[in-house]
Amino acid sequence: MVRWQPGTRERLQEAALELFAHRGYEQTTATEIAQSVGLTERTFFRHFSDKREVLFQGQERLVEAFLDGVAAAPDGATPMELVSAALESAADFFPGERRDHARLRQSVIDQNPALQERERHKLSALATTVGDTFRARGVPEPAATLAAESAITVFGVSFTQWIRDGEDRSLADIERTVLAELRSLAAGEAA
Amino acid sequence: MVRWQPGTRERLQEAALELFAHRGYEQTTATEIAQSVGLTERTFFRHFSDKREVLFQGQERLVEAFLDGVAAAPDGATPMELVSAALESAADFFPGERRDHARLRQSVIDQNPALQERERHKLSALATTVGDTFRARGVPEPAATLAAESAITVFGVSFTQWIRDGEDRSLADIERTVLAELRSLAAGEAA
DNA sequence: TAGGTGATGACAGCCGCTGACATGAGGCGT
DNA sequence: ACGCCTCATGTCAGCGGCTGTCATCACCTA
Repeated sequence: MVRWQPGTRERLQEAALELFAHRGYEQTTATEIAQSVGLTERTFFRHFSDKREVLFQGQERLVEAFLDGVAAAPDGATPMELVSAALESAADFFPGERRDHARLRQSVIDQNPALQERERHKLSALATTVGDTFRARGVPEPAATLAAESAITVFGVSFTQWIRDGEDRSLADIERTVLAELRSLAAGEAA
Repeated sequence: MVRWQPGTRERLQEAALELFAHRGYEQTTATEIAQSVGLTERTFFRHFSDKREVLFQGQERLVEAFLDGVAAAPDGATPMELVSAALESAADFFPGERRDHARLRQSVIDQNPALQERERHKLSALATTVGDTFRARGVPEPAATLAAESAITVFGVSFTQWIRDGEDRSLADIERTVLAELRSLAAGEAA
């Protein structure tokens, strides 16, 4: 008999998503999530800094995908080329198999303002990090911040479209379309 | 003798800002804020849906400024012209006299992640609302959302610059500069 | 003068979250 | 084989955010 099972964090995350989806975020207590996998509330809060984090922890790899994309871009790339490279790399993070899981997760987030706040915060932190790498590559302000925020905006819009009912294009395809739209918008073209 | 003083909400907001700035957000309890103006915690939470809101309530007029700007734009304006009109109108909301107050308030927000989350959420809601009016004026998706998010991004970057130490340009001036930068970025110009 | 209105107070209680300390299985050195 | 150390977990007490419920009582209105 082992004293504790491995993968505690992941089991808690799975259980939490299921309970949130089934019963609602606010109607589910941290104690219930913990007990559903045989643990106590105290252990839950040792793994996650707060109740919302159980849905968000583990996105470091997405951040890395963005940064890797930027790092892979050739020297002398324009800011927009860096944005494009980051988006392409980020898209790899969401293959078709993840679409259903992403839909479920997003439906939970969309139903609770507190979770939406956290999501925005994470995206915002991502934009800040991407902006840092742009600056590290010599992009001056305010271009670096604008480019990074634009990258995240395009990502967000594209992701929302990617999980829409009936959508079957890849995230990368959608991103290219949305980015092109942003370009023509900024160029002042009429709607 | 009046039973209650008028302006309860405003007194609570002033007291809260002062306490937060002086002692820190987390170190200040809702009870303390309420008591500092002669009220109880219960009354505090009748005026504000949660502790953070005491710093954010009353921004409806900023939202209106954005929307009024859009409404004032001529028929047939391009999305970028709508963005420009919204930004110009929003800038009126922050005359030079408000700069110091904005600085104090922002310094409090910048020191607490929970407050940053709320701020992002408000900006995000603003982007959504602006996007709605763009759509109502016939801008299709995803251009409407992209334009609205870009407007908020430019506003955010400009506002941050506006309250920087030593900055003395008007918010409207800064916004024009930042918006121009975004245009040339999207046009693919090198940094 | 009676009754209605509406902001506030009082109180109990849930839940998120934390610090402090105890427990016990597995690994490791001797 | 023995004892020690590590470290994820459990237990417990407690604070603060937030809510529902009911009472209070100045002011207004008929």
